[in-house]
Amino acid sequence: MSRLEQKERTRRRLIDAALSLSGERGFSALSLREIAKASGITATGFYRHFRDLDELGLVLVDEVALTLRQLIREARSRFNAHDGRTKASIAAFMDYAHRKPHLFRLLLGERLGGSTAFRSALHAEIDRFVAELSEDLEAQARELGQPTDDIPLAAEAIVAIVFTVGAEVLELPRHRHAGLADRIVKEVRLVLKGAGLLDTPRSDSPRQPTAPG
Amino acid sequence: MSRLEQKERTRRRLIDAALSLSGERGFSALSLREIAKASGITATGFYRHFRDLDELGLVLVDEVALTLRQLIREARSRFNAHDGRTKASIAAFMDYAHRKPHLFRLLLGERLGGSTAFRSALHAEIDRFVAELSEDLEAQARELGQPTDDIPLAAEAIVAIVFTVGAEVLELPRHRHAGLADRIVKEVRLVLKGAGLLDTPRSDSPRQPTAPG
DNA sequence: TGTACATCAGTGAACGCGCGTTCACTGATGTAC
DNA sequence: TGTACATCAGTGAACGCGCGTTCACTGATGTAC
Repeated sequence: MSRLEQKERTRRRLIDAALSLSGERGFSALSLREIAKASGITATGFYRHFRDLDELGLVLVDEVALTLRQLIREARSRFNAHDGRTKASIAAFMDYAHRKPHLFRLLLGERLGGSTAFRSALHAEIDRFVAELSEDLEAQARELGQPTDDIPLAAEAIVAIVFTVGAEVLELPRHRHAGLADRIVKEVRLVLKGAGLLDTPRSDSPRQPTAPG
Repeated sequence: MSRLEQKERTRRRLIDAALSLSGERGFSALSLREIAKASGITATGFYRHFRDLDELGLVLVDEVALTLRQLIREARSRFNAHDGRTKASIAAFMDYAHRKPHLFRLLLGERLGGSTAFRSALHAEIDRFVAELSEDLEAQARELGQPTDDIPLAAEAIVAIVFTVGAEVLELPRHRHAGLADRIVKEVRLVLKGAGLLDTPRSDSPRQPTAPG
């Protein structure tokens, strides 16, 4: 293995160790030595990869941002599937939360708990998420002749619900994930219905109030 | 001042210092010495009041719980006022968040970030909050002949919205609080409307879709 | 009211520990010829 | 291909510091007579 490959491996181990450890007490409670040890190198070796813990923190935020964007893209690509768009999007979210639990724990946990820099970086990502959801809902609404007035509010409310209630997926055993997803879907539909974005003559897919879509 | 009064004063200072300091980096990142110093006593004096930091933490959770219950009671007592019930309840929430910012920062920040014990204690309080909101909505719905099927879901969604979006009050300058409250009220009404709990023939107070109530 | 003793909130020194950071180093990988 | 030198990821000792916790203590408040 080349020296560059080896270095990249170690860097990856540092990032993963920080993510994993931050799940229990939050990133701000971690120590450099602790992360280095968990990665199998000495504390001094850490400095070959990052200037300090803050720099590692920024990399973690970038990873969260990247994952969120992948999530949005995937949710969008499922819009035209035969399944309902809401159900498909929530399923995409749950998949990601389940596949990358450490990243989601960081996102959800440090949203208010971490340092100011951390917090504002995560907030910016969530705002971006809300904006993209707004765009999608608006495009869909125009197409279907639905009212668009409440869409920004609806998007904000939906993201609040999905992130807050969805956070429970991290603490629940696997066999209860489906039930949780179902609850989130129903709650999101309450918002969509309240904003007049559901149950219009033309619909993107066959759907009853709660069951199939 | 009696010895008991003096001791109580110091205890109070320790609690308030912990609350205040936990706002920046979260409670789990605080040190005993730091809290003692901010309270004007030596580190060893801390032990006259609490066995360790965890015991202080439990007291903080109790304070959060107490404040939440006061908040619920106040929101309930405003239900019959001439103002709309939603607007009144959100106003109560914003008042409390503004009056006890440190407690709300703790509640919102440690919901996912803190230790397991901390987290589950806060979760229990929020669940209680959801349950009481459900009861209130159900009583109201029965009285007005509204459907009650979606009430548990609506209550969970509403609390998610109020706590998530409401958390912004802690970062916003005072003159923007009213605008934020307005946004939350509108978002909550989307949920209520979606659940059929708004705009029925008989209403508890005069109200149009968004403006006055 | 005055005196003698008890209580106990808060003190300050001391401990061993993990922390972040520095430094000179080692030895495997990479490169030039 | 073989040799001689350069690079640099990771090491290990050392530093000063703040940590949680212990201990014997002090001196103001409280109590008994």
